[in-house]
Amino acid sequence: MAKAFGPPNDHNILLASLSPDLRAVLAPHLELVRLEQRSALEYPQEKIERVTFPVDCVGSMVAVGDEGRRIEVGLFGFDGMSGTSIVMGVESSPLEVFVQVAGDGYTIDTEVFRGLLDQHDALELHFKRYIHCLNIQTTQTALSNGQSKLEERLARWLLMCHDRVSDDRMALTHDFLSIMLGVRRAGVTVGTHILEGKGLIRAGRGVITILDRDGLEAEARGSYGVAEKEYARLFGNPPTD
Amino acid sequence: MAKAFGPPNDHNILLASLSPDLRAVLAPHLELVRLEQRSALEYPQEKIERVTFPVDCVGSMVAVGDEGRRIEVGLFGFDGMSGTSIVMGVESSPLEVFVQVAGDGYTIDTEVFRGLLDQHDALELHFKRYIHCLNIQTTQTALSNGQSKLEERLARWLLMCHDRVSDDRMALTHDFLSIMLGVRRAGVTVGTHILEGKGLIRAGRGVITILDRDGLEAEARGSYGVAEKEYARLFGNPPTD
DNA sequence: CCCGATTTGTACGCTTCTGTACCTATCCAG
DNA sequence: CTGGATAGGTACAGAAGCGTACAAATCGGG
Repeated sequence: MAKAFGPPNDHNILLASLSPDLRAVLAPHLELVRLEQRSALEYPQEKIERVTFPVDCVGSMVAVGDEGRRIEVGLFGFDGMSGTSIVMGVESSPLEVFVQVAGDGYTIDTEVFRGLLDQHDALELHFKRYIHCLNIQTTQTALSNGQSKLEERLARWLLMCHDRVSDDRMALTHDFLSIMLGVRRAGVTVGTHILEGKGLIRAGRGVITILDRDGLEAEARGSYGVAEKEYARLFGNPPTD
Repeated sequence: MAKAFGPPNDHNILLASLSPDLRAVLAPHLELVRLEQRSALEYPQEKIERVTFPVDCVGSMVAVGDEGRRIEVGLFGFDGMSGTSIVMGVESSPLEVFVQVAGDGYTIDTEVFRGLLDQHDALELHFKRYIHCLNIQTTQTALSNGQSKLEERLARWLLMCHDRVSDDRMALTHDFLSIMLGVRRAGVTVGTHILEGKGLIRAGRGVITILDRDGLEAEARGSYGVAEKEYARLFGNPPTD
């Protein structure tokens, strides 16, 4: 299977898939900004100030537990948005949301966004349907966390990340991956070796290159695909370039 | 901490927490039905026909993967509802939803429900905020699946179930729990012995009795509580009886 | 070009959980 | 009261991942 999201990422396809009139409603309020790595898009339990639509950056939603436990529960790029709680009519959430891969994104003030959603039901519908897909992604993460081996989860994560960037080369350290997957750093090293040994990826210092998507999907053994199909079903399968 | 949901469960508190006028909007369309154990409330990828608000039954949302992999990703009782995708503007989802503990519940036809939501924004807001809580629950499940030991996950699950039934005695088999948690049946047996050994529960054939909620919460080591606090925050902390 | 910082490779013993198997206890229908 | 079905207890070897530790490789700034 090709990437879940087809087009080159010079825009946010969640915004692009809006009807022209709805896009026109949002457009005047969107501001294109640069988002640096590690910058926070949402703080747990704190009022969400802005909603962000990535263009070529990638964001992570992380659940935080006691004793420093943390694990990624959502990944989004030019397919999605931050600040989903706002669409749900809630002003904050217990999750941490931050920029994982730096890049540009459109942002809009929360109050303005909320106001526009209230005025245009079709606009709200569009984002609700995206959030549904994101929730499915989280359920698949829960499934994967409980039932898959480290390499499988790693393969799934790499595929999901690859879907959201324009390059086959991705800047990722083992340490970072270990946090996302909630495993040991040394475990990621072993995992990457397994995938590398099968010729699915190539790993360098701070860089992982995807060599064989289909192979990675097979390696993920069903833990990749469900959420992606749901997105394709609801937002249309973009032309495979 | 006492149960997350205070009042005796002779009604659905998600419905009960609606304003009187909104309740009046829904009431004429609700039908009280008996829901037997194992009956399906939603089939994966199939159109959702009815939306259900449990009164004294409990429902499970299960993510299904390849090779028979499955794991529970959502639990709801008189605090919630089935058919959440409908609120999100989507007519089906990849999840399986079924009745885990038999009992009564109010149901409403999907089309009628969708129509009422469209007419009453405040009604939709109410359910969106519930779905937000349910999503947080799923994120905590993902965290727990990835980072907690079997007994901890078991303790968390028992607490969540206990929140949603009126009795300290719960009809649960090890086999059933093993499916919900996505672990071995024999593993559940060992887990229950650990909790029993600490005096937190008592286990009989097909029955588990909660003896010490606070002890179970300590045992769950932070994996219980986040979702419950979010619900309390948004729907008000019910009077602790 | 060198030095400290970052990143990766690897090892070891240990915990947790698995797959499988088999036995016992309990229940219920006839 | 009996026989089959259901539920629970236990055991064992092995896989998977952990915590920890330390060394090697690589990078970037001075």
